[in-house]
Amino acid sequence: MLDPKFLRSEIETAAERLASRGYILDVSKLNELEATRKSLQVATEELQATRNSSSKSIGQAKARGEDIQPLLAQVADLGDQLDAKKAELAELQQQLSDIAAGIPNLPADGVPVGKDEDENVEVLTWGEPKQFDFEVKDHVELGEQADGLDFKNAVKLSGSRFIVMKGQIARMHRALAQFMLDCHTTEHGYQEMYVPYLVNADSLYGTGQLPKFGEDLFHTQPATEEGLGMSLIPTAEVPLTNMARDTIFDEKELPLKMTAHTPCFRSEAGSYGRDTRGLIRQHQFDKVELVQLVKPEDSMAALEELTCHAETILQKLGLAYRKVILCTGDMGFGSAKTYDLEVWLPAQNTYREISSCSNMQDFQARRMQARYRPTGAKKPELLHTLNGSGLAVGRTLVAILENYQQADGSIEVPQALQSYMGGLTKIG
RNA sequence: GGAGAGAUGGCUGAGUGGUUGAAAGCACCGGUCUUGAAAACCGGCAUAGGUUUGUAGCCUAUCUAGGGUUCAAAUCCCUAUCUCUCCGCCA
Repeated sequence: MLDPKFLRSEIETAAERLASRGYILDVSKLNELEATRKSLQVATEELQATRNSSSKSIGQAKARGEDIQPLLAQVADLGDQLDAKKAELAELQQQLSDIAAGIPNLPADGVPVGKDEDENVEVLTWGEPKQFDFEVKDHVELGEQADGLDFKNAVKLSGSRFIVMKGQIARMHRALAQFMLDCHTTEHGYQEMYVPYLVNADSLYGTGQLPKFGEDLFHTQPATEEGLGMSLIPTAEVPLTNMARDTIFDEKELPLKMTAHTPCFRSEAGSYGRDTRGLIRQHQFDKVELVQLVKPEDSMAALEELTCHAETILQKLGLAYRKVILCTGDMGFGSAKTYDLEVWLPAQNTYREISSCSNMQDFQARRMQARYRPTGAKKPELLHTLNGSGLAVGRTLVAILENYQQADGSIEVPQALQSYMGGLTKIG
């Protein structure tokens, strides 16, 4: 959510910057609603003030033993007037907050302006795309040959976009998550967290999945008629970031760096037909997530740092990748600036996203009321939130299968992973 | 799943439907005193919104949350959530 005061006082600036990411702000409608709101709110509060003082004098009169009937008659219709105004105001405010909740974050200065992913800008590449002197197989073929990826049983159990892993492939999948967690906790200073995989609607609102993107999630059946029920997390960003909801931190507690390995659940609504083959796009996948809560002045540096932490994993695994900065049109709803890391996939002969690292600035913090008290300051201030994948485990497995494949279809185990797999150097 | 108890400001904890945004204590901040500290004493000490040039003033809202009764609700009624105790079940 944007700062409502900023939105009111500098609506033209806001509209301009939002337009750069393809969001059209209806300025005249908003101005009109805002003007109505202002007069309505003032009128309502005046009525309330009248009622309060009347009630007070009735109380005083009664205490003195006077006849209060005439006073009661005076305020007879005040209640109805007030109710009407209140209802009108509530409806208008609901309208305004619905609009506010649906406005994406402002792009940070320096983010390239563009329409879609084609206009993202490459920042750097690391490593050389691997050359093979035989015809490469994709991870589906490799996984099935090693008897480690079982798509047939996954379909039987759940349907498409699920996977059953077996044997050494399942073990490598587990090893990857362990390796990533260990690296982030012992080398990068993150605290390991274990979090719920089912969260409530408030949490989803806090990080921005609701109200706009509910259809991307899996929702459990409501336990009660009116209850929204709980939803499966689409990313550990939701539980990790929401730890700060309705909290005021001491300045010295920041930065707070958290990491968690969780499954992630996404309905992938709207991506029918995309990446239907293989592990790239699943309804359920594992991810090691990085989240930082920082002071506002530190958040841009923190984004660079957090992205490097994700890159470290790729480097340790010897996987070639490139780093791109997303253009305004390709950024996520709540992000002010995002780097994507894309790993080289030989079978697709291209780079594919394996991590996305974003600085949300105060966008989520405002929704969550996540604040800190600067030492000496009276008022608490909104903190900044950042998150990034470090990394998506399933896609990392894909990258390893494809990049470390041998001519006979076996898979070399990357050096960094061997100690996590009992010294195993080769699969299949 | 069954039975009961509870939820008040940073914490503890009063509160008979009517100057209660809320006693008191603790904590915290400032001052007096002191060589300094402690003690004592004095004063201050919630959040959000609106209005406004204003971190001034004024107004509004907030005693878990949402409804209701009333001229007036922390206080009465209903619902939800959470916490605690006991029983049952369970990894």
